[in-house]
Amino acid sequence: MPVVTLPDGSRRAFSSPVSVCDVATDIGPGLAKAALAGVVDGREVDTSYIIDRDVTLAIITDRQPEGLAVIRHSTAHLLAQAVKQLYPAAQVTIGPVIEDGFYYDFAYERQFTPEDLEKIEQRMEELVREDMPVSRRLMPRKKAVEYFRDMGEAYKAEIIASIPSDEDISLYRQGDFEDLCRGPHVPSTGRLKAFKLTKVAGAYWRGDASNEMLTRIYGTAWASKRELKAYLRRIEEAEKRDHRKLAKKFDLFHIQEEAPGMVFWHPNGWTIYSAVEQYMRCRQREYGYKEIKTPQLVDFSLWRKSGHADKFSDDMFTLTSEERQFAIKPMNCPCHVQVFNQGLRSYRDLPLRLAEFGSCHRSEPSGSLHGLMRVRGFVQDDGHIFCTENQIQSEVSDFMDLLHSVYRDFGFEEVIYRLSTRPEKRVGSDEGWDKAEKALADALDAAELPWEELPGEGAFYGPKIEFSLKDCLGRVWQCGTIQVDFSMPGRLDAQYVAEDGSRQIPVMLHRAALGSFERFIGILIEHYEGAFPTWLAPRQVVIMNITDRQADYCRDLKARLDTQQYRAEADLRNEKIGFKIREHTLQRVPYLLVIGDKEVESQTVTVRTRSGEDLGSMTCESFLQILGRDVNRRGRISEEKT
RNA sequence: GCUCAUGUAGCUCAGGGGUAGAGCACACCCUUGGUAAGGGUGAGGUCGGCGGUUCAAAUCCGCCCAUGAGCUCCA
Repeated sequence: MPVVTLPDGSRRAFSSPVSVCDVATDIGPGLAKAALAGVVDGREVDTSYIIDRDVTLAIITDRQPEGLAVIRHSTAHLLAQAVKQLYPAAQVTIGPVIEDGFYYDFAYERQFTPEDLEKIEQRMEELVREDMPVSRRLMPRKKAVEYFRDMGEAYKAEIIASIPSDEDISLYRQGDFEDLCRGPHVPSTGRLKAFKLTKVAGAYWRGDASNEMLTRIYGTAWASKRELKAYLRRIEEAEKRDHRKLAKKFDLFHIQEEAPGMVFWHPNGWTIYSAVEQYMRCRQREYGYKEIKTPQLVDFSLWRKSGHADKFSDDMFTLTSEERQFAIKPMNCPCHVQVFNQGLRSYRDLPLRLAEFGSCHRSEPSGSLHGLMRVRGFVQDDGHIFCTENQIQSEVSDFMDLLHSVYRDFGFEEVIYRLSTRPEKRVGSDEGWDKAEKALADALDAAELPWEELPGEGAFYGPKIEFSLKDCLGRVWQCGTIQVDFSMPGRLDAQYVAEDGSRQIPVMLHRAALGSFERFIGILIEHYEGAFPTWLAPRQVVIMNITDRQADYCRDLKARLDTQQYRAEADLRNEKIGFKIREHTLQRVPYLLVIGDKEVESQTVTVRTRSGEDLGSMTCESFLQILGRDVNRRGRISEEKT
């Protein structure tokens, strides 16, 4: 006599064992039709699952995220079935659910092509029309290994063999296709109505680059065609924002064959870069940093001493001159320690905050280069704080203040915090780690910030906090970081004289707010879709004449804006005003000044914004006031938080 | 680095074994026009690089480089 308790607390008693589907039918035929799976006592099960005891039950439909995951997982099986039918020699491996969809990896004599994808998708549609029931059965693990091995599915057999427990293995069958799977799955293939195969790619077996490469098919799946369409539109929107495309449109930078992974900044892009750099310089000075500059080329012995050569020598650009080996610096920290080491330091000098817009080069794998987001030559807004253990927490707190106000000035209000703690392989004493981890956690807690711990993800030399921000499309970008380092100061002989006259090794905090200028500007380009707030806009004002008669007045206006350090341009071309407005609006210039005879006569300007708003005519002074306020606001969304 | 795809004018792209095409941009001319494209004329390309096949290669084949999507990596 099972009694089923539903999420709303209501109970239903049944005289004999019932399936999840039966319970759904008992509640209502609509729910029965919508049911994709169930959660029985906290465990996800199929709708065919038989309830023979008292349980709690939640019915899963496509309204819940779990339901969507079931759909995606089942679509992955559908894909595998279609592939096996079309290419019987292909072996199945794994097919998990990922964000917005799923993938399935196959081992096949060749990689699949986009044309294959079309055929496979068609076959999937046919299989959906057949509306085959999906059924589950259990098999002892040993038997399952043999079963798949006999079918020629060596990879599946290997997966099962590597499952540690001796529990029975569940298999799911739909028509002629059967796959190892924990489930749950939709009751029948007809429930899969909105999917699309999106791309093919290679992927290593078990994610290990030393293994053979499989052929992977990615797909997306949704509860309805409408949601699928919305998703595809979202992807298109994101593509339109691609900073590499916008870089061409707005003439910001380029990258060319002769310097892969390195940026040629054009005047427009460099204007933005310089504005960001100048801003960071001011903010860091405000927070007690001393700016320094260190060499690009440093003898390889320093990298050996710092320990970087052991781990990263393949990724460093090196060169030989006069029989000495040098490396182009891949990071700034060892150089900052050299600056710290000049002269005898006292505890009174601590905390010592050194900052550098440090140009670094790393020989990143050719396949991983990606516009401004992953480059070989980049500049970090790097900084190193030399301090005592007792100063860690307050230094971290101060840095987070700086970081928050910086992010807000760039229009990012949402930050995600992750604390990575001690890995198995590490240096330093456990007491030191205890102290450092606690200092970081306390700093986060003191600021009442929500954070997630990533146990074991810290660097070998110390724990760290990573700061990620969310852009206007909700995409998450890791930018800032602050890391405690117990190792490098000692390795590189950093010392200070303590209060009691003893020599002590300082703790070193590595920190960056933006991460790299290149990547951060890439994020800004996509975040703003090229419509930079006025303080960053390469051209802030364009002054346009209607006829040649106003040319001199326009030139005077430009000169006036120039002397106030605004970025203004006069467009005196022999073009109609509509044409000029269109062009500069598309170029996202914040303010357009239209100058005709009227304006010259009244000594005014007529102002139009890039959003098409007409601010009307005003004196030059009034316009300068508007412009000044706009620039000073920077990219802040809400004024009260400044 | 690995897999697959791509590389044609400044940009976006079409074409394709027999002298290279469009739109926009550019130059010149006409037009001096009040809030998102006025008109005309013209110039512009070793079809990513190097080899091979062929009477003939931008086109077919091979290698290399770069880019794109993933994978791996990311101090």
